Amino acid sequence: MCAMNDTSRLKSETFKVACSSCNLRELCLPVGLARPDLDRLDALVATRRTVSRGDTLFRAGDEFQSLYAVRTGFFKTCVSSEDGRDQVTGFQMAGELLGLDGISNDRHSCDAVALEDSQVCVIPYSQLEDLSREFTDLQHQFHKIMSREIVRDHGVMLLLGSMRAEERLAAFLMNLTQRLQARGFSASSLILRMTREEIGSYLGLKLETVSRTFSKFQDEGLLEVKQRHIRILDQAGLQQLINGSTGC
Amino acid sequence: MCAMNDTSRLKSETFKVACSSCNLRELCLPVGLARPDLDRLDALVATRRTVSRGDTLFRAGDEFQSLYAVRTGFFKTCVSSEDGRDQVTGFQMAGELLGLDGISNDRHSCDAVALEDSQVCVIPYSQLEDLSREFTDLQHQFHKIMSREIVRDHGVMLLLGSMRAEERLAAFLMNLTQRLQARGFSASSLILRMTREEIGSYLGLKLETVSRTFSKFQDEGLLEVKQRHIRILDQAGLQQLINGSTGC
DNA sequence: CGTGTTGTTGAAAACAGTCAAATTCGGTGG
DNA sequence: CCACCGAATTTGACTGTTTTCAACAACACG
Repeated sequence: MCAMNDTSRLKSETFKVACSSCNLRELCLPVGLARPDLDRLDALVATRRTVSRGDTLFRAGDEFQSLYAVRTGFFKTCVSSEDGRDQVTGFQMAGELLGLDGISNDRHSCDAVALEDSQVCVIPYSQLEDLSREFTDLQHQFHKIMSREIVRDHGVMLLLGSMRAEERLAAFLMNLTQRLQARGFSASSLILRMTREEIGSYLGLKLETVSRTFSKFQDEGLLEVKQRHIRILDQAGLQQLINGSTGC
Repeated sequence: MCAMNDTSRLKSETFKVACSSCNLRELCLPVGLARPDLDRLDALVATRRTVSRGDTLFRAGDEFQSLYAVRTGFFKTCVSSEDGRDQVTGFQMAGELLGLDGISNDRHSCDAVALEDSQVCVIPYSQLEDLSREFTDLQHQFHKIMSREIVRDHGVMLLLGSMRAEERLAAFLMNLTQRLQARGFSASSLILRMTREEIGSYLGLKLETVSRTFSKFQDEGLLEVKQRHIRILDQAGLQQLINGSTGC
């Protein structure tokens, strides 16, 4: 129902939210680009797309044509195996790129699902390739973003491969708050956009374990947990959980 | 001691093993490139480097300058956290690329260690960027390789997040044999280049669990295990382990 | 103001981890 | 050539964490 209303809003924003004047430009694809590059990028990123909560931006198997930069809202990406196992591979917020997995095959290999009503900038991939042959800085920036995704994934492997439930949840919360803080939100208070099950899938835990661990953190005075409203009471304590337990 | 001897061998091979005539070209960076692109790539990949078993090709924190294509031998990559946790993030064999993590920061974020005496082709990154602005196919191929790495990482997350010990080891073995087979080796018999501990780190398990699981597979007639010599007796059985257990 | 979804909690079971000891293997030096 | 050494592997017994199953509570939505 808001898709209709949004059409006009979208149109009016098309000018306003060009990359060059987007308040996400320091977090998104345009990082570090100079004026001429930026102007060309503005031309490239002409269309936007609204995705309602619960809808998919793309699905595994869909033909790959574009990358998407989250403008507003919140996404998860999940892979699944033939036998029905599935795994949340990441949560994406404003300024983060979706769809890099699709380049390998010309097909997406994961689902991207909006966890709240969201808006993305559509970046036609073949045009991005064209443009990045012309502008060295854009090329370099794009490569950095892909590489950063690889490094991020390695961090998740470290988490999944070597941390216990409490450490995983603590690391997850610290990561979320850091990213929210970089976007101007509070460092100590947040609203989770995902269910316990989705957190569990991401962290390689069952939802009950996630719930129990939240409760434990609350009992220990690290957090205040009211369903999806989280207040961080002892950031240092959480950090210590991540670092401390192995090394004594 | 063999570094000295290798110098002459290296020199004599410099001509012979140009990408255009390399028997790995169907697995490596040159996949799908036409003649002119290939000739330029030959010029780019001029130097090689020998890495003895146990030595590092690069370490986390090292300045990033080049990518490396494995020519012969076998590597592992590991990340480690400040507090001393570490995690093997992958094993690389002939034709596979090392160092993509370094692009994000101009520093490597993991260690690459040779698990046997190895040789890599050195691909100076800034030159690769230059060349891939000129040759669309090379640019595209490079992007595909990075994207493929992201997809691979998502697969590892699925493994770490949703599989039990037996399933992980079965998946690991199937993956190894597939890759070995693509390189002309037997599909049913292999020699592991890594220790139980390294397998365990990759799979998020302790070395004892890896060892026990090997023994269990042997008892069940799936494998013949003699230290690092593995013979696969029941490929279908392994495959079933990966697919079957959840879905009944 | 119900109804279905999401979240919490408890008890028991399954799984992997820990600690410890024994064994095998590859390589080195006598 | 053989004996020995250290590293890697195997195996056993036990412990601890996480999962499973189940019931219940809280919340969001229509």
